[in-house]
Amino acid sequence: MKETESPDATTEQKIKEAARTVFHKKGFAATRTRDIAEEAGINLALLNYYFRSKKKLFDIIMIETLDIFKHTMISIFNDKNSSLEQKVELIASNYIDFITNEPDIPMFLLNEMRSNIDDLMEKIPVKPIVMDTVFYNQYMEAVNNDIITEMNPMIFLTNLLSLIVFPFMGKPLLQKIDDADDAQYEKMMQERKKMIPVWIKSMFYRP
Amino acid sequence: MKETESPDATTEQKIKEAARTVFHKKGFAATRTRDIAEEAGINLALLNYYFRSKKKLFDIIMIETLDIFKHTMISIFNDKNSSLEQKVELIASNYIDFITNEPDIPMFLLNEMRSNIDDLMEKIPVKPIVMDTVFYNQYMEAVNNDIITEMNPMIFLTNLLSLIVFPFMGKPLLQKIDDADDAQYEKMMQERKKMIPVWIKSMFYRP
DNA sequence: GTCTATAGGGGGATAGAC
DNA sequence: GTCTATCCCCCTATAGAC
Repeated sequence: MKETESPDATTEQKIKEAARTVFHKKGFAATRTRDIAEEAGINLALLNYYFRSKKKLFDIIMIETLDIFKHTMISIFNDKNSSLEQKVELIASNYIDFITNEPDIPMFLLNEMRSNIDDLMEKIPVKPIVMDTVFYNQYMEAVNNDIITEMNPMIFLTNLLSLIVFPFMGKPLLQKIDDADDAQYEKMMQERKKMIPVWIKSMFYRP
Repeated sequence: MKETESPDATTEQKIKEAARTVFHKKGFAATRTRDIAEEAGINLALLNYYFRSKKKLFDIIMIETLDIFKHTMISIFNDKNSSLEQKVELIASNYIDFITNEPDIPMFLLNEMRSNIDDLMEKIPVKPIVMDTVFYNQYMEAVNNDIITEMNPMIFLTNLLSLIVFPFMGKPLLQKIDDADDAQYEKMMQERKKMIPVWIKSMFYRP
């Protein structure tokens, strides 16, 4: 029973919320179904009653977590009313807010992907999500107009995601180096919302 | 029994090599001592004979893995014969080579750190390793001489590490987006050795 | 739907022969 | 030191009462 619990939710919802929390934090292998039951404030047997097995419950959580990412990406990458520069601001701002609220998700996804890539990628066709987008077309146009110096959009995207995501994944290490408490660290992340677009511009835009 | 095996090594060494490989790839929770025994080509009982328990063996591997990182950092950060710009090149080049050979280590370390930060940080005092260094002094001097625009060395270091490490951790995802095979992906990493110092310069150095 | 009790199996660890 | 056989606990999953 924890702060994540919604007392008036259905049992099924409570179990899923708890599973989300625990799986995200500890990963599949380190999670015990007992942890989930306790977190949900229900009996262990109910977990199997509703979801049949640990693996089936995990798969549901994984799909839903991937879907959140997918939809966030699709909506930002396909916004027709924003310029390329504005999209970079949107991506930085939205993902930093998102990961601040769900700090375990990046490690969870990339860690579980290590073992089950092909499984997962069947369900989420990630290439068209990035390549068949307004973002991609705008990027190529900027390259053709000599506004951007890097021809390969993957390099651009890799660096953008690196600057956004890595500071969250490396937090346990970076925080110790800097002697920062959680509030200071979050403030640093908030400041990165403004700085990342500036940095990206100095890296890739012709001066 | 695998390509990592050294046939003429002592049994103890073979078990440690195998444990390294399997723990790095799957993490503590997902690793079975039987996996390690099989990888080492020895009997399961020998693992306990030499190392008493799975946890004790894991702790040894973890300490050794952290030590590799520590020594690499210390030696680069304290080189008196290299300028700050050269250090950035060295860090990018050495770490990209290192992680190319040991691609599981970043995920392994950061993932296991999530649960056991304080445990580990007692053993590796990471702050002085970065702060009491030639690198730090050179950075501060560059700030005072108005060569560098960002006053906080942590921001500089965070971005540098992000650009180096994240592409490895995000490989399962990024590789799918780009439809790249392993050879292409490694080539991309090699090119980043040259590009990262250039990018860092455009982000932080006064033009 | 929700509980208690328990079956069933996997995995860490050990006993004991060689 | 190295093996086979086995113990035993913990964890997933189910049976069955309510």
